[in-house]
Amino acid sequence: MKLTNEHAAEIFSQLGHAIRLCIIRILVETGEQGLKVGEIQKELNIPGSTLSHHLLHLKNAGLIHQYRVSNTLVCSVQYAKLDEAIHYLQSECCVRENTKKAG
Amino acid sequence: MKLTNEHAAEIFSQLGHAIRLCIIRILVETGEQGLKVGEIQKELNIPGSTLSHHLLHLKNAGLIHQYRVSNTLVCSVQYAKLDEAIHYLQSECCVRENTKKAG
DNA sequence: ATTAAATTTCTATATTACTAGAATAATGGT
DNA sequence: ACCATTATTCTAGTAATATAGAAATTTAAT
Repeated sequence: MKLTNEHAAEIFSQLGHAIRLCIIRILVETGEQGLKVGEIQKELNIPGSTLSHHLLHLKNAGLIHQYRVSNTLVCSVQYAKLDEAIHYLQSECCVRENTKKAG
Repeated sequence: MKLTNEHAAEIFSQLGHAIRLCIIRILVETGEQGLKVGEIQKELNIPGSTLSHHLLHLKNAGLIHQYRVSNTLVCSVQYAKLDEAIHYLQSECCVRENTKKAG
């Protein structure tokens, strides 16, 4: 459950790209029902192959989930992984901030 | 105060590297008084030029601050920027998570 | 079987990032 | 002035990532 340094770096590096961050935001707005790849593409207006590449990255990092509905592929955000990223920053990187507030 | 998409991506991309994430963690452990570049180098055991390069990245992203004490350069983490990153993830990327909990 | 739609994979190119040795700059002591 | 220490900048080689057109794959409909 707790992220290793390497794993956290991998997640942040995937979030560290404007297009991928956009994808995450769009999927968060959409919610749990998810969004088809084609609809993400319409919003972003980028070539399919480029989008596909970024989606693969996000999937490999565990940040999104994909399932097929006949012809189309539906993507949804994996909140658990985002939470892990948030908790990593809060616990590993902001210890001093907490003690500062406490003391 | 609120991060743009591009700015957030830039911060995450800087956090998205194992060495830089280590530097941040070391500086967080150290606290506000900061740590000399040479001491960071001892902990990481990497060439100075490599470290210097990563520190420059972190500084440009606003994640660390540096000040000179005679011969040495002291680095400290910029908690405000880390907070911005956390808040970005919480507010921009976990809206649905919040409403899920609420409803 | 043919066609259409959705998406990926292949392929190539371009761009950016990482690494680290060598040279340089800045500071302080003798 | 000279030397030692600290850290950066220069330089270059290597590796990783991004982009996107073209071809291929998957699924369904006729």
